[in-house]
Amino acid sequence: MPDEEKLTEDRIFEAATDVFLDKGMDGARMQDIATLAGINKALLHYYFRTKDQLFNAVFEMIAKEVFKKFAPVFDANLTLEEKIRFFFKEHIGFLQSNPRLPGFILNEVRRNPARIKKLLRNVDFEKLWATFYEQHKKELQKYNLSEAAMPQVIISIASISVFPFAARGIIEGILDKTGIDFEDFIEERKEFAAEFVIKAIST
Amino acid sequence: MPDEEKLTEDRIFEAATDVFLDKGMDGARMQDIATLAGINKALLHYYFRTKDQLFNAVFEMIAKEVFKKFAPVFDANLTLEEKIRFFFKEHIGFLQSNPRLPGFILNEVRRNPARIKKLLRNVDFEKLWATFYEQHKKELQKYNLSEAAMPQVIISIASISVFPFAARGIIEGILDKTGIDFEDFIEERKEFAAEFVIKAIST
DNA sequence: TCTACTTTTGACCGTACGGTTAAACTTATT
DNA sequence: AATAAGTTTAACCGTACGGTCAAAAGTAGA
Repeated sequence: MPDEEKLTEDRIFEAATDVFLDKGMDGARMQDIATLAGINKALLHYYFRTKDQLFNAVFEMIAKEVFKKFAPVFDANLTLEEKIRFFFKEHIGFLQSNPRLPGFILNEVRRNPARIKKLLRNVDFEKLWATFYEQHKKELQKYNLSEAAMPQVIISIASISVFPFAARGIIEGILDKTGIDFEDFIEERKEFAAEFVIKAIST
Repeated sequence: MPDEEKLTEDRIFEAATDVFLDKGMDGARMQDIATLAGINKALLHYYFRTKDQLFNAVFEMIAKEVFKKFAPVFDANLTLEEKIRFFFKEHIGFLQSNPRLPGFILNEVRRNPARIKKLLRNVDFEKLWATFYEQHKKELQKYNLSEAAMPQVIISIASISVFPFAARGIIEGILDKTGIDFEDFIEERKEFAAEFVIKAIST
């Protein structure tokens, strides 16, 4: 019966995603995943033989979803400034809906750096940066930004977007003491970050 | 014999720091710490009754060390630009020597957000930002930066400095594919980050 | 209804881990 | 040398956890 089979497996997958996002691979318990999926631990092992196997499936799905969100940076129909504004609005918005992703990914990559290599294998970053550079050559040259500076620029952009979520506990703690709500801070950041970066690169 | 007592406890503390930095609280094994310290597991429990107790001691020490490194931002004798350049050189330099700190801290705060509250309790951030704002009032006003924008600015600065280390696995993977060495990238970043931020705030 | 197959379960296994205990060893004091 | 105190060890305990197994329950075709 392919129908219920699909259902059970999906329920497991969703439960696993939830638990892994919260506790990480080390902290997650197979029993917790089974309970959350409303099934038995043995059945969990029936669908995904080992914890590693289950974790890998979940991690791969999540990582792909995350990296996909960087794609707009390499879309063509916007000026550099428009693109930066669009990116921060979209990307920070995505992280607002999935605030646990950065911490999860960062920690699991740290736990097993080999894992990320597999995911990056098929991506040609050199070409990606070249594409980005070509798209905005005129603007970038006007601002004295060489192709060699692209990694620093792109990683700075990623930092500004992702870090507040990765360091949420700390930042929330600090903002609290200044009477600022984290959600408000993040909402405000969409625009702040865009203007910050635009000014930074357009000297 | 207070001399050897001190020695053993110190050896334990160093071993624990090392193992916790690598594996985190969840992944660390008391046996590994004992072995690395060249002692017996029972002796480990003799000095630090529980794993939690040992971890807390290590975490507190590390967290203090990290936050201390943000102090120069609130020192007075430099112009805003000088301060930014000095900060990135010092802070990224510090992380070069302690590359495992960001990932460790971020993950442990995520695992137990309550922990950070205790550390932040005694810090008056509102005053800190006010101080910073007062020190550079003229420059900041000239650039149309209000006191309310300070959190966004400071957190952006922290992001740019810390994130590459927190996401080292991913970034290393990406840079590798472009033929860039992580160490070189970081060295270059000290200056890039400073100029980037200076341009960003001085419209 | 019988049979063959997949799905689900409860009970169980081995082990890794945090922690304890009681005894041995070391050191300092008298 | 005797005693008391702190230090170190080997052996052990309880349990939580990942994983297995054999049998039960459900399903579908002949």
